[in-house]
Order: sequence, then structure tokens, then C-alpha cells
Amino acid sequence: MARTKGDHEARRRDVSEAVWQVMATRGFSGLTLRAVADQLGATTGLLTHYFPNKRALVTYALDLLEERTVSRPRRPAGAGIEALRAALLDMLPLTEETTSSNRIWVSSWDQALSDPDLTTAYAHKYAQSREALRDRVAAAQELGELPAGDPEQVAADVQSFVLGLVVQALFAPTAFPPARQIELLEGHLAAIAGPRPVT
Amino acid sequence: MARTKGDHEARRRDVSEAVWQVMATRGFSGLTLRAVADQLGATTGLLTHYFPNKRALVTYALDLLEERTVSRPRRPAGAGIEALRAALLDMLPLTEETTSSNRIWVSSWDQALSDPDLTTAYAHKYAQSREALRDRVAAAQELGELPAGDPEQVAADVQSFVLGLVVQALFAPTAFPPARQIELLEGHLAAIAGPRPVT
DNA sequence: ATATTATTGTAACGCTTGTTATGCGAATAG
DNA sequence: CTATTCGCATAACAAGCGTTACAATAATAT
Repeated sequence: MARTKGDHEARRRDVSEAVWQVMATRGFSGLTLRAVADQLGATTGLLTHYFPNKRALVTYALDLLEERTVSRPRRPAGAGIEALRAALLDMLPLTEETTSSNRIWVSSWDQALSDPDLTTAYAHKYAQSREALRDRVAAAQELGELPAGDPEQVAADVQSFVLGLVVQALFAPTAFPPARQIELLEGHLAAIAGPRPVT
Repeated sequence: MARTKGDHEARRRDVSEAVWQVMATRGFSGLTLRAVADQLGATTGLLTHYFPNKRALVTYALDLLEERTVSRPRRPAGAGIEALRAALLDMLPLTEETTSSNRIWVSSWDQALSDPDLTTAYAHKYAQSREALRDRVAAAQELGELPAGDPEQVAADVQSFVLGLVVQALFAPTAFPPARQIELLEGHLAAIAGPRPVT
């Protein structure tokens, strides 16, 4: 049963959603052609029309992950350390959506570490994220909200902290509910902000 | 060609080493019976004698990982914040051995997150590690080397930081050589230590 | 020296995976 | 209204997986 042209666009979104669901449910290693087809209520024949290869499917899945990560609604940036806080909060698995996203990212690390090309691609991605954080750190320093020091260093610090917290929260969601994640982030920000001025 | 009784012990070590090598090289998802057999220069028939199941092999692999992680040579603990520093340094991929170990841990997260039992087991493991860190934090606080505050909180902070740094270092070993990892850890410890006393 | 046991290789099985060829039916063009 | 094209299902294939049964060889006991 073929579909109209308008439905075709909708079908592409269905495929994306199926890929997403499969990854979120069965992990990155569970991303198989038949699993996507089943999730879609279709067969592998459909997928061959959308992806020539398994490799193409994987690439598409990673692009989808990247795109959904980048283009999800973000907190208003604000200025100085407020912008840094917003960026870090946006990385944490505080909602269902960001939990799925982070869950998929972590589960993709296995294959990413096995594939040299993917490894460098991931390294590049995290380096870019670090640069963005560095700029916000530098801005906060200029506002006097963070003590002087190598912003690169501070950026690497907060990124490592958030990344590790993501992993912890994924394994122990009850021990790290949103409130606790935020509490820990606030504590960390306070720590790098140094001695708080006497009020 | 059967072997003598003394060789059998050696054979067990060979099997362990083969399992380890396969995991370190092809990741946790690449841990297959034939891969281990090939690494061993043998066939699957040998492995059926050591492991009744694939599940048994996986369990054994995880035990091996746990055991090699726990029983590897550790830095002298020292007292106070020195003990905390030593514990954190022991977690970082500073050597070939610890890099392999961490590499395997990270690659096992995919399957661990897909299996509820493994997820709770991992959560428990990290909680235990956090408790050990908490005790060292508390000890450092009593010595006045760390400012007062919830040691549980500080432990979660440093654990997240180290965990994230491990991931970063695995993806970008050139950007995070041992010296830089140590530098970042020192910076982090200095940050949570608060304003350094005037010397 | 022969028999028994332990250890390993060989080979096949059913299953799942990615891949490919083929056929059918609906949408669209003439 | 007919024909062509497009979208998808069906089905088969080889390869890799875990699993199993069985044969062969070496070590040990009798």
C-alpha cells in the first residue's frame, strides 16, 4: 500500500521515531534492522528503501542523536556563570527526553571506542563542547563570578563532572533524582567559584 | 593433546588472559566464544569445557574485570586528603593496564544498562565506591584539609569528576595524557579544598 | 600393556543478523 | 482507462552466533 507524497514526509518521521525508540529501549547494540522494522510495524524491505546499508542506518542514528541533542529546547542562557549553569543543566538527565538521549549516548560508547573513526569523531564532539564551556567560563571570570585561572582547565573540570554525573544518574536514577543532580551541580559550581563572599 | 595437571592451572590463566584481551581489543560486545577461542589459538570446544554457557562466560568476564580492578597494585593510601588523592589517582587511566580496564568498564555499560540486574549491580558497585570515598573525605575534613560540609556530597562530586575524566581520556588520550589528568585532578582537589591558606 | 578418564577438536544444528532479488499493489502520468 | 513508476512485502541467501553431540588423542590408573 503506497502512500501519498504528503504521507512520505510523515513516514520519514515515523522511521526516525522508530530508530529512536529502538535505541532508547534496547541500547545502541540493539539497533538492528528487524528491530526497527518491528517497532515500525513493517519489514526490513521498507528499511532497504531508506538505508542502503546497516552502516547508513548507524550513521543516520548517530546524526539523529546529535540533532536531537543539539536542537532540543534549551534553558535561556543568561550571562556569566548563569550561562554556564544553564549549559550544564541542559546536559543532565533531568527529564524523560534527556534521559533517553543520554542513555543512548552512553550505550553508543562501546561501538564508538571500537571504531577509530568514531572515536576521533566523539573526541572532536566533546572537544567542541569543552570549547563552548570554556567561553562561558571566561565570560564568568570577566564578570568576577569565577576566580581567575585557565578557563580551559575549568571547562574540562565541569565537563568531566557533568559527564560522570550523567553516568551515575543513569545507573542509579533513584539515588540521583533531578533534585539531587541539581544540588550536586550547585555544589560543584560553588566549589569552583571559591570562597563565597560574606553576605 | 591433553595437558599435565600443572599445565591446567596455566591453561586457566591463558583463558583469563584471552578473555581479557578480547574485551580490551573488541569491546564488551565483541566478547564472543569464537573470538576468545581464536585469541587462545583453540576452538570453541575448549571453551565449553570451561564455561557451560555464554552467560557463564560473561559472568566470568565481569568477575575477572572486577577482580583485576580490585586487586591491582594501589598507591599507598596515606592519611587525610592524601588518601583521597591516592584513591582517585588509582581510578584514572594513567597506565596501559588501567586504560584497558577502564576501556572494558565503559564498553560494558551498554549491556549493563540493558539488563536490569546488571544495572542494579553496577549501581551498587558505584555506591560502594562512593562510600569508600566518603570515608576518606570525612577523614580529610576532620584533619581540617577539607572544609566542612556533607561528605556524601563531596564524595559524589569527586566520583562524578573522575568517572567523566575517565571517559574523556579514553576518547581523547592525546588530549588527556597522564600529566594532564593529574593536573586536572589536582585542580579539582584544590577547588573543593576551598581557598588555600596564605603560605 | 591395556583400560579408563580427561581434555580438546570437529562438525553440525537452529537462530539472528545484514543483504539481495523478486513480486505485488497503489499512486500517478499519458 | 491504461501504463508506468514508486513503495513496500516476501523470501531467500551467506555469515556469524551459541549450543550440542560426537570423535580423537593424551594422560593416568590398573
